[in-house]
Amino acid sequence: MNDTIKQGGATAASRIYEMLRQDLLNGRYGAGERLSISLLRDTYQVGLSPLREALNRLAAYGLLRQENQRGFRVLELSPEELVDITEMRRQLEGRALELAVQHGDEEWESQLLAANHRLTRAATQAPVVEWELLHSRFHNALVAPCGSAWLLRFITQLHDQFDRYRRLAPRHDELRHRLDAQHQELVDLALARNARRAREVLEEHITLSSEVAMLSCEQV
Amino acid sequence: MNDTIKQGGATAASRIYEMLRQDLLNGRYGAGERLSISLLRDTYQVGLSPLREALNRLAAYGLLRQENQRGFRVLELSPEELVDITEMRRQLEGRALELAVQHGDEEWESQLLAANHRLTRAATQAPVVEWELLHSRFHNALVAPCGSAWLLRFITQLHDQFDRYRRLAPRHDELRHRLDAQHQELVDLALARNARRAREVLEEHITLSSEVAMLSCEQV
DNA sequence: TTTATCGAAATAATCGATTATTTGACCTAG
DNA sequence: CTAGGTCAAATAATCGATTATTTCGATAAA
Repeated sequence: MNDTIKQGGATAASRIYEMLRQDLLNGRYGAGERLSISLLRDTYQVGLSPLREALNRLAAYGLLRQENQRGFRVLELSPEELVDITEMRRQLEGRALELAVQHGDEEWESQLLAANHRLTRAATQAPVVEWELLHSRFHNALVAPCGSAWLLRFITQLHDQFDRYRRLAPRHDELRHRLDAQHQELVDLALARNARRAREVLEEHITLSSEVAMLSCEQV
Repeated sequence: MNDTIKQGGATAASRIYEMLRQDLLNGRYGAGERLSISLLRDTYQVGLSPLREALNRLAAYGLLRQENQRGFRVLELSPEELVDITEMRRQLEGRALELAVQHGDEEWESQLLAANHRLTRAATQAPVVEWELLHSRFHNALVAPCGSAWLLRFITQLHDQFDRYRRLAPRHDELRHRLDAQHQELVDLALARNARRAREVLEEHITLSSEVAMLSCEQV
C-alpha cells in the first residue's frame, strides 16, 4: 500500500495518510481508541476531506476499523491476533525468502549487505525512529526479489500489523541481541544461497521477535 | 475488507464502494481505464465526498490505482499477474483448507453441503450474477473455519483479484464442467476429513480455473 | 519538421457550511 | 427504583463551491 500512490506532488490526503500510519504504528493512539475527526483535524492541521480520505485508506489497509455513522477506531490488540499475524509472517516471509535466495542477483547481495550494515550502525548510534526505518528496509530487502508482487504486499501489511505490537513492547536487551545476531546470520545464509537454512532462521527470527512483541500484551 | 464496515444504516460511501467493487469485478470498466470522478458522480448519483472516499478504499484494497493529482485508474490485467495471483491462491487457500478440515465442526459440514447444493442448482437455473455470488460463498465456506482471520482476509482479496480475470473470460463448457465436478469432490473430501487430498484437489481446482481465466488475456 | 512554451479548458483536490445520526443526560410512567 | 422515551449537544457524513493541478491544442522558435 505504501507505494500505491505514485510520485508527484504529494497530496494533502497522502501526506496525512503517512503521518497517521506512522503514529498508529508507534502507538500514539491507544488500542480501541476512538479517533475524533475534528480533533484529528486540529492535530494535523488539515481539512476534513483529505483527512477522511486518509482514514478511509487506513481502514481498508487494516490499521483502523470503520463503523458506519460512528467514525473510526484504532484496532484492538490481542495475543490471539498476534499469534495469527506471527504464523502468517512465518509462512509468507519464509516462502518469500526461499524464492529470493533462488532469484536474487548480485545487486541484491550488495543491497542486503548495505542494509544490514546501516541497521547495525543505527543500533548504537541512531534514534529509535531511524532504526525502525532501517529495520523495515532490511527485512524488505531480504525478500524483495521473490518475484511475487502480491506476496510482498501481504508481507508489508503484516509487518505493519506486527510492529504495532512490537513497538509497544518494553525493551528486552537479551532477546534484542539474539535478534540482531540472526540478522547477520540471515545475510550470511542468503549470500551462501542456502535457501533451506535461511528460511529456517527467518522463521525462528519471527517467532523470537513475536516473543518480544507478546510482552506488549502483558502490560497493564 | 467486505465486512470491515459494520452493520448500521449503510452510509453513501459504503454503498457506492460496494457498487463500484461489483462493477469492477464484472469488468464494467476496462483495464487501465481512467475513472473520471465527475462522470462517476453522474453515473451513481452520489456526491463527490462519499464517492472519493469509496475510491480511496478501493485503491487501498487493490482494485484501483491512485496517482496523486491524476485521479484513479482501473488496474491493468496481465498474464504475469494472473500467474502470481494463482500461485498465491494455491498456497493460501490450500493451507486454509487443510486447517479448515482439521478444525471444522458439524455445523461447517452442513454449511458446506448447503452451499454446494445452492451453487449446483444455480448453475442451471439462475442468472450469472446469482451464480457468482453463490460461487464466492461456496469457496468462502470451504475455508471459513481455518482459524486465521488474516489468512481469510488475504484469500478474499485474492479471490476478488482473480475474478477480474475469470469473469472477463469467454465461456468454456468443458472446463466449467470439470470445475463443477471438483466442487463436489471437495465437499466429499472435506466431509471425509481427508485434509491432504482435499488440499491437492483445491490446488488443482485453482490451477484449472486459472486456465479459464487466462483466456481473458488472449482476447483482443 | 521538430521541439518548446503558453494559456485555456478539463479535471482533481480541498475547503467551509450544512445535514443526518448518535450519544447521553434528563424525565416520566410503571 | 427501573425501563423506556425525549431532546439537546456532539459528532459523523455529505454537499456545493472554490482552489490547484494537469492536459492539450495552438503558436512560436530552432
